[in-house]
Amino acid sequence: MSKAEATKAHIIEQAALLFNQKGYAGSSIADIMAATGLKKGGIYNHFKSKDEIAICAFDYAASLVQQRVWDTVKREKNAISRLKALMQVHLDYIDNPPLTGGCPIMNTAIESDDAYPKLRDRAATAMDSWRNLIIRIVQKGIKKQEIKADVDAETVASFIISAIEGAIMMSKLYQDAVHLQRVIGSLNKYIESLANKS
Amino acid sequence: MSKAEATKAHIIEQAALLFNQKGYAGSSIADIMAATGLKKGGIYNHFKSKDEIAICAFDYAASLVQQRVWDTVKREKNAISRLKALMQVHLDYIDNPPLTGGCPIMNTAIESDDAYPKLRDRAATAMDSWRNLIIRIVQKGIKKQEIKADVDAETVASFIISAIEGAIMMSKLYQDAVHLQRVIGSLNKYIESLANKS
DNA sequence: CTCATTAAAGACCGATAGGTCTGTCTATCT
DNA sequence: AGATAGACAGACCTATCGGTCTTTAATGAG
Repeated sequence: MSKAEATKAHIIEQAALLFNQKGYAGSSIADIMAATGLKKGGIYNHFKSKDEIAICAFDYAASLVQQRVWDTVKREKNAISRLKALMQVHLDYIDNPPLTGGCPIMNTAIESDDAYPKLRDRAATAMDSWRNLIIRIVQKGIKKQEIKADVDAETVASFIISAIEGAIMMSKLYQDAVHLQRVIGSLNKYIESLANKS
Repeated sequence: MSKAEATKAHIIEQAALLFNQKGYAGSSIADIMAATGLKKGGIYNHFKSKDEIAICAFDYAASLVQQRVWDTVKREKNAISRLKALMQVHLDYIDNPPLTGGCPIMNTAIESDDAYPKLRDRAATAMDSWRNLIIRIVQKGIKKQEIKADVDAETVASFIISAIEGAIMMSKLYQDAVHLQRVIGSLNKYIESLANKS
């Protein structure tokens, strides 16, 4: 990696952290300068606008989260185990988050949905890949008769993601992991209820 | 209501809408001027800072939501019916939201949690009153033997709120009500599973 | 209707926003 | 090692930020 590539990566990492904590509108170029130790010229040498930084930073943040989810899930082979592993990943976020400031997909979705269409599209794409991961796990589980045949994969995906994201929001709001723990507990029971008992 | 009171209320209503769609950091005093038709002097005659406007606007937005929830829930007497009525209220949000831009409690929680402690405290208080509503419904339901004795009211509250808030986020992100509908459907089954079958 | 009160306008302020550009120094390639 | 492409600093730009203050217009009590 050349010096330039390293610098650009450094800017993206710091900007991702900043945006994830203070939001896109709430973070200024001056903030990014302070976080990276670079001056304006150094930053604008790699990006042509704040928007471009935001998009790169979001893509990086989303990839961090996805990578960790993927790595954990693929270790399990059974559909139920995979879904439960997905729960465990999110419990681990409390002590060892891939990025401080909560889930970047949710944070970006909330901030962008009415005001920044480009960012919203990125967030929707990231959300799609998460949804598709769950949908594929469930569909495969149905085929292999690990999961009941009448289970709707799309519904499972919407439900699990909604509950986890909402729980992260609550635990961050109260600065208390108990909400996330309760929700993960409830979701584990829900996941068990999907299993084929034959 | 005097002219001054009416003007202040008007500012709060418009600011609440603005903040709920573009966020606190994303909305400027100039935006509020445009939305209200007032000039700077007219606005700062009623508030001493943007922060004060934000807090008043949030309290107003939260009261709008709470009022509607309360009005619907109190019509039902049985605990299970009350929880299901709570689901119905949120389905109605799609066609007839009390405030455009999603749930103000979640929006404010996400934006404020790492950066604006005053707003975060307000959001936490509003969340408390929502949580307590559900907790009281469940506890009363247990006493009246409508709900199983081993159900944990706190867990039910965290789970229902998380799922609904997450679902609102997803439906806004995709601009598709189906995610909220699926989650409400799943939550209705969950609520039924809490019922005492005796 | 009068007059004190106060609501609102709008000019004004320093600070900061995002962004540009030129100069210089440094990393990289031959 | 030397030449050159480009990484970075930092001065500079205009627009806008949140906020103040003086002036003017409207309000509402007596």
